[in-house]
Amino acid sequence: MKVVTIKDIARLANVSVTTVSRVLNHRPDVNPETREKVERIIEENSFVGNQNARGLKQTSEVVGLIIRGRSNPFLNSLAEAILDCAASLSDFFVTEYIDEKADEFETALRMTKQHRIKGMIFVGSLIDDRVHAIHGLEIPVVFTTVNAMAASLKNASSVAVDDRSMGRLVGEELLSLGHRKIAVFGSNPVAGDSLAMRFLGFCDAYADRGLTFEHQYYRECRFSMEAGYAAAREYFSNHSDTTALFAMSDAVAIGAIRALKDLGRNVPEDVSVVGFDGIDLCRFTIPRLNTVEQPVEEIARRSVNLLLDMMEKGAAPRHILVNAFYRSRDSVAAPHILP
Amino acid sequence: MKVVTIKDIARLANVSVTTVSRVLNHRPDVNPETREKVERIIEENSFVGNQNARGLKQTSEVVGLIIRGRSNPFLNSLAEAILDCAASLSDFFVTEYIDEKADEFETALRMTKQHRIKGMIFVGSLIDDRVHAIHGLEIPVVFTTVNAMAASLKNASSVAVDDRSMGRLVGEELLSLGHRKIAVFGSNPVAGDSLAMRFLGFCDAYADRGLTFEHQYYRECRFSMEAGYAAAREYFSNHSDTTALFAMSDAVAIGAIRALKDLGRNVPEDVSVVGFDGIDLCRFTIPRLNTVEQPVEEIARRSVNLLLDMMEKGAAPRHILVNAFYRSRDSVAAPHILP
DNA sequence: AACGATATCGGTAACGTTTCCGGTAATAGA
DNA sequence: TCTATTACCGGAAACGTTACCGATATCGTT
Repeated sequence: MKVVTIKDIARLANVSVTTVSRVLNHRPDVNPETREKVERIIEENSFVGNQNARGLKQTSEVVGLIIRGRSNPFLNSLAEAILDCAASLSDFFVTEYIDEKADEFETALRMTKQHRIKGMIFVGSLIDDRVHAIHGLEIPVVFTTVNAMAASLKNASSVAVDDRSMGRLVGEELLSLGHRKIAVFGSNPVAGDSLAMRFLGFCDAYADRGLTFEHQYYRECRFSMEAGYAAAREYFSNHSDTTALFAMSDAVAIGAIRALKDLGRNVPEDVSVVGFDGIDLCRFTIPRLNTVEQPVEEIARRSVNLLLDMMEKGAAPRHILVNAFYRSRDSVAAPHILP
Repeated sequence: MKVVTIKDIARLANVSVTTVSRVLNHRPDVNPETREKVERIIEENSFVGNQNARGLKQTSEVVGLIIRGRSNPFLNSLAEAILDCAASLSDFFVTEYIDEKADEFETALRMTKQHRIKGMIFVGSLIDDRVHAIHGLEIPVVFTTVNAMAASLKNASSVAVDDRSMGRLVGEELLSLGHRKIAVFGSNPVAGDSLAMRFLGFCDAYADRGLTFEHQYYRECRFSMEAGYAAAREYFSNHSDTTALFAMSDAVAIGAIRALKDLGRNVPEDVSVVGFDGIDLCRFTIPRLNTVEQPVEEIARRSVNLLLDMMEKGAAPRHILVNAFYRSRDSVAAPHILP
């Protein structure tokens, strides 16, 4: 199978490969007539540049995308938005999914070497101690859905919702309805990360009313329906007086609602449930899920702009907080057993 | 940032680049001592081969993966299984997501040129008239979740569940419970594709009992919750006597259940619903969804084996039908309004 | 002792593209 | 008319890796 190369195009167009390359890269210094002729020949032969050869030159601006979890619909929609939004801006994207326990620094480093990547976006990453190793990458990176300010990495920007405010909003919503015994299902919070911030905000709402959140109402739980189910099953078997649940992910909330049903408790009549992220599914569950909707498009747009600024203009890292939106639906009600 | 290349390793190990390459590719003709030394140096410098340079050589066996729809959980889990299963077998995977309306031949052709791909797996593809263009690819391809036998492409294998049998099984299940007015939400069926087969099987079940399926009960519907919702909303507003629904995708079923609820009809008391695919979510919805579970791991394993056989041994295309499993849960019951 | 077989290794030419440097021709300015 | 500038283009060297071919050394055979 003969594949057509830039050399073939050059021969057919009676120009040098250099000129074809110039046309391909929209360089200004080529005669309009020549350009047109070359473009026609490219079109006729449906020539597509070989990405391997391009990538071999150290100059190409390939950017990497690391996504934690292929099955997470929220992260998937975010990744999709990023790719859409960068389609016209960057040369090429190489994306890689990693699982929950994978080390993102290791992955990033390997990708950098394997593909000569010049910038990286992390979708749904964790900020923990190991993240400081990102220093070693020496390429600009952007973290999404997590505020990396606290990590103070010199080559890392971040775009995230204002988790603390949103946590507070959820707390206020539930407290103002009269709930007092509220469970929180978070996951593995590290000082300064998104989850910790949401939780802090949630506690702020308590403090506003002179209340304090008691730790016995908190459960650690991975971000899956399965885990949400298991956590709720365990928790509500032992805490029958709890009237509300704040799940820090929609998947967890959906698993929990199912577990509550199996325990003979209805949502929202017996227990109110609030999720986080705002995945499509929330609009179709029974009951429809109250949740905090993350502005996926905005996060995507700002992330790629941030990365491009850093890559092309050498801009300094920035940490952007965007606004989220509390969406009220059918999974929250006042507790009918008043204290 | 200085990246270490095979040349650096060769220099540090006092061998030629050729020898390092041999070590990298596990060639037999290298002295064990030398091999060990080189491997040590590679390890010490955490050297990773440049994929671009590898891909530039026409010999590397890169395989492509085309997935229709990033947000489809079933296809995502299938893609994940394929990647897992091929991780050790192939040199490198390049995956690309396409949307509903994209032409898979165009995409495949571009990928082939752009990345010098030697084999391709389609995850969740459509078999329509255009697919014959895959001929032009001249590389072995495997279609998953669709039986490509009818298309009789000389370079294409396929792995799919026995759609016709499963369609029949669903039909039997519902008919034997006493349902007679059953809606079917499929999508855009082309002669010989998966959906058409499921539908044919469903009609078989009718025929077995001397009944015939009437076309007024059929609705076309894209594979999303949104579309399932809209279709159900329209359909059940006009067909209040229908007591069951066979949705050819779990997402459609879930959207439909929500629509039924909004119409004041409960599942399964008023309407029974059966889905297709067996995504995780089915176990957590209210009610839990009856569905046909596709054997994701088996489809994945057989697909990569098929492709590898074709790529390496030049094996002839084969079309494999695997067994699916009807999972009975809470969304199906006997109709309480008997005819 | 001469020979062939085998194990182990190195030099070099590709792969397809971009970039650097330089060259020619046309045009403008003096 | 001469020079300087500009527009446009081409040759050749890289990028990192692998494949091909050939070279040497060792060892067993006759």
